[in-house]
Amino acid sequence: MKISTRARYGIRALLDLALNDDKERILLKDIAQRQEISLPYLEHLITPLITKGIVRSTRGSRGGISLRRRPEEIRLNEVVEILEGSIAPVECVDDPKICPRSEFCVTRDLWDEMKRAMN
Amino acid sequence: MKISTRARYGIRALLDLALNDDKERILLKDIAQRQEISLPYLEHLITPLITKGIVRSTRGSRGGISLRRRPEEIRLNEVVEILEGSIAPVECVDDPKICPRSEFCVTRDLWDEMKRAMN
DNA sequence: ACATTCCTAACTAATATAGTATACATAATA
DNA sequence: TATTATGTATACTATATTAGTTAGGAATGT
Repeated sequence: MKISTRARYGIRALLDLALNDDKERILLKDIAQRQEISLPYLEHLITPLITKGIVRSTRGSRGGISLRRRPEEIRLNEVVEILEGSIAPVECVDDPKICPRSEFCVTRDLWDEMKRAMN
Repeated sequence: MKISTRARYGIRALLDLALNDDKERILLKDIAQRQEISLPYLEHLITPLITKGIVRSTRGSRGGISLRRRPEEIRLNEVVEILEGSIAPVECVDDPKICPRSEFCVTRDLWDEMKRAMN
């Protein structure tokens, strides 16, 4: 039940952005340095956050990134889902069809409850 | 954040035991068949549940397994911890020393809250 | 003695994750 | 328009984890 470093790093990066809210744009390079994440890896995992509308970016010289919404409007379960897929502890919670036991499976309710608690 | 099949199978097995509470002993073989888990794999994962006192076993002919406590006294977080280790989404929640950032890490509180919700 | 059942350890294969390498695209500005 | 500073995208590799098998051992009842 561990969360991936991908999601951990992503959330750290967002938090870094939130804390530096005053500046217009933040450089990936600086986040990488402050958060001790390799720049190529950070670039790698920030991409989906940009395409999904969590982060705004401008390229080129004097470019950088910033949050698209106010920090309090960003739900972390959304971020985790973007970075590592559904937070559901088992797949059948999101899609009962993938398991022939779903209909009569008594444990499934449990996992569903767990997903809600995590969210 | 997926749960391992190890833990899923283990919980299914325990539930099977709970539902067949009336019988004295249940055969691993039968659980394996009902739950569609390979017998060697089930034997494999039931072992820690025996040594940790969740399940009682007797070997040999007319042997079998049964729950040591009443079903309602078995907490599933305990079972998950036995089968796949701590339920904490990051290791630093259980042991801050493993990460030099723990002291000033703002995300750590989040993971701690998550662990509590999951439990 | 033998059949039946749980127990243990070692191994293998498959999958997922972390991280790097390489090349490209865009924007500011000299 | 060339240069520089950024972000964007794809493909690859190494490592770790997980799932599952194999093979045999130990205890118990008949």
